[in-house]
This record gives sequence, C-alpha cells and structure tokens, in this order.
Amino acid sequence: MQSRTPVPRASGRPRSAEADAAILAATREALVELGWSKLTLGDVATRAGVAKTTLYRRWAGKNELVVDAVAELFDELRLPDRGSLAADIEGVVLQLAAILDRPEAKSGLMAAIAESTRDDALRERIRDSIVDRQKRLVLEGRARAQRRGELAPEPDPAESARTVDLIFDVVAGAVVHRTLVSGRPADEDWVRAFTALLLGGLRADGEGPPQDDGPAGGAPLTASS
Amino acid sequence: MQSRTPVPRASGRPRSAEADAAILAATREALVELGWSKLTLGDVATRAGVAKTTLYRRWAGKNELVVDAVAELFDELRLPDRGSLAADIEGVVLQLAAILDRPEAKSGLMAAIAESTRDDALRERIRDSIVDRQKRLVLEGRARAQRRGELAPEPDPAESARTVDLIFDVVAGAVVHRTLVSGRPADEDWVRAFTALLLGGLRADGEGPPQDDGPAGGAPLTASS
DNA sequence: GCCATTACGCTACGACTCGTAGCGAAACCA
DNA sequence: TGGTTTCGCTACGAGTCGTAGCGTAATGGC
Repeated sequence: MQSRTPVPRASGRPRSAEADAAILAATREALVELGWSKLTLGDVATRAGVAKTTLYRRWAGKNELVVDAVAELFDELRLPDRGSLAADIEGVVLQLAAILDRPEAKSGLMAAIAESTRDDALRERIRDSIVDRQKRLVLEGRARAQRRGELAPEPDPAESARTVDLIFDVVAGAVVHRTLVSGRPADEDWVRAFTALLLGGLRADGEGPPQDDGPAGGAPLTASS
Repeated sequence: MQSRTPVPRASGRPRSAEADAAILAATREALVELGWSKLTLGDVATRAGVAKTTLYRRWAGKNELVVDAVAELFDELRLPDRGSLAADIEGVVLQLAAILDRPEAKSGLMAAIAESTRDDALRERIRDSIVDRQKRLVLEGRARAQRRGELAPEPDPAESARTVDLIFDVVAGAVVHRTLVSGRPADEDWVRAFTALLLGGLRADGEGPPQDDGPAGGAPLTASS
C-alpha cells in the first residue's frame, strides 16, 4: 500500500515494518497537532524515532506520506446490514462523516487532493488507496437493495458503473462539503435529510419518502438503528 | 472584499487599486504555473510588479491572498432562466464545473479549504467571499421552481434554510468531488445524470437520454459482491 | 564463518523561502 | 508647506528542504 518496493529485494537488511507503522502514526499525530502546512518531515522523523533520511528513502515526499497515513483511516468503513436501503445509507454516511471529522483526515486529505491537481501520480495514488477502495460499499449497498426489491436491477454493466461513480461523487462530495467547506457537522439530522433527498429527490421534498419503509423526514425521530 | 481596511483612512497616500488587481491577477497566474505549494509571495510580487513588502502590508499571508484571488472567479456565476428547474440546475452546474475545471481554482481553492480546517478566520473568509455568496443561486432557483409549480412552497423559513444548505452541499460537493477527486470532467452527460438524480432520487431510476458510453473504467461489476 | 547487499542513524551542507525591519521617496490632504 | 500614509528597495535571522557521505546493523548466499 504505502511506499513502493521498486524491486523485490533478494538479499540485504530488510526494511523495518515497525518503522513504517511508527512513521505513519507519527504523521497522523503531526497532522493533528500542526496541520498540513506546518508539518515537516524532520518533525515526523523525530516523532517516529527514525532518521530523516529513512523517511526520504521510503517516500518521495510529504504528499505521498500523508496520503498513506490518511488512507489507513478509511479502512474502518463497513456496511452493516440494517434492513433497508435508507438505513444502510445513513449508517455508512455517518461512519464516513466521523472519519472526515477527525482533524488528521480533514487537513491531510484536502491538502493532498489539492496537490493532486498538479501531480497525476499522486491523484492515482489517492484514488487507488482511498477512493476506489470504498466503492465496494456502494456496490454492495446497491446489490442488497436490489435483492430487497428497493431498487430496480441494472442489467447494463456500463450504465451501472456510471451510476456507481455518480452516487459515490454525490455521497462523498456532499459529506466532504458539509464537513469541510460549510464547517458544520454531518450529524444524524443532516444525514437523515440527505438520505431522504438522495432516495426521493427534490420533488419528494424531504417530508417522507415515497415508500414507507424507512426513517426519513423532518419529524423528530428517535429509533433508527 | 479582499484585504482588510483596518480603518477608514483620512489622509495620506491612497493605496493603489491597480496594485490590488495586479497582485490578484499575478496570484492566479502563479497558481496556474506553479500550483499552491510552489507559489511564493516573492514570486507573486515580482509578477505583479510590486515590492514583496507591499504584499505583506495588504494580506496576512498566502492563504488570504489566494482566497481573494480565487473568489473573483466565482463572481461570474449566473442563473439564467431556462424554463424548467432541471434546465436551470443543469445550466448553473455546468458553469460551476467550468470554473472548478480551471487550474487556478482547483489548486487554490482546495488548498485554502485544507488550511481552513485549522484556521477559523480563514474558513469564515472562504464562506463569506465564496460559498455563501452563491447560495443566492439556490434561493432563486427554488423560488422560480415554486412559482412554476415544480416544487411545493416551503412556509417554514428555518426548514427552508436547512434545505438550501443541504442542496448547496450536495450540488457543490458533487461537482467538486467529480472534478477534483475523481478527476473526471463534469460534462453534459454527467450533469444530466446528476440533475436527474437530484430531482428524482435513486428510486426514480434516473433514466435520461440514451447515450453511448465513453467513460473509462468499465469495472467488471455485475450486481454481485 | 565470511562476504555481498541493503537498510539504518547521524551529521553536515547549500539552496531556498519566510516574514520583518529600516530607509528614503512618492502621493495625497489640510 | 507640513503631516500622513504608502511604496520600493535592501538586508537580515530563522527555518525548512532534500541530499551526500560515512560508519554501523541486519539479512541471505557461499
């Protein structure tokens, strides 16, 4: 996942795996305390208890290091079966919001994305290690909903791929924008309203989805899990 | 809009308005050529034909300067009346996508947002000069659609404000994510599909116009997991 | 055991950027 | 004309960058 392994090494002293873990943990710690702009590789090396040169031997620079450090945060995402499409969406969106609410994710991820606009290799790294890895959630959620009869099956694989990409952009984009740009928490109320919008659309106007299967609606709600 | 004006100056040499414009233009130029990370204030000053100290007298630092330089790009956004809510949305989303596709917006805006996660004043500056300023588009679009009978009127102002915020997060977030994270163009096909999803929701099975697929990808997904 | 190979810790280095201070000159107002 | 503020310029210490060089540590092959 992280640093590259230019060639399968045959002999010689192996790289310390503990060093890798320590460096990535130190990077997240530095992101929390200092943020992206004030994070220096020398500081990370000191925190991790390794030499600065060791860092440069494994990562090309700050960008790649931070991407790898942040990517590990997203591996926690799961899609528990909550019984309905709406509940499934709400559950995973809340998880995503919790991750994006962490300071190390906020500062690190956005800055890395900003840098990736001028660095194709970095953008690919982000996509491979963070973004595309989570599309499995959309795929599984759709498959479940189709089995339940909540969504119509999609026979055309190309069209289906486009839809998955679209849903992913909408969901991830909305949560990111809410959390980072608007600067307000993606809490349960917001997630509920968002899910209602995603399922029913603007014309359904937040008040109650066309089907009576799920939680959604402006009313004060309680049990949803 | 941009630099502060600490106190209404009474006498003395006035600040050069041309310098302000030249500095902001030079900042955008530097963003295009160098990107955020390699942009230095000394370089911007040279491009603008002013002294570096002049720059520091007007802006607190790189963050504030870039926010002001990028903010001007968003003033072009308009909401022409295209006759229907769907057409209005598609039109304004395409405009937004065109702005976000510019390199100076990509690199500058994302980096500024990343920095704003650790700087409340900066986040407020971004909201005031960029984000909130565009909410007028959502407000006007909704009002139009309600006059046309496409959307139900919303009597409760608090609920209405929440809805506007939600829509804004969804629209802006989706376009940003598509453009910057997924790294693919928010072209007409995508905008059409997105608008259909926004209006009708997932359950409406957003089947729009028939289109030949061109997008890369074509993941081997077949509703399975 | 010995050697080739690779990773590691440490130090030092030139190059660069940062943000500020200080100066004299320029532009405006009363 | 005097008072006030801005501007251009130079110079500066502080900090970071990324790399080179060296001796040492850990592994596999013979």
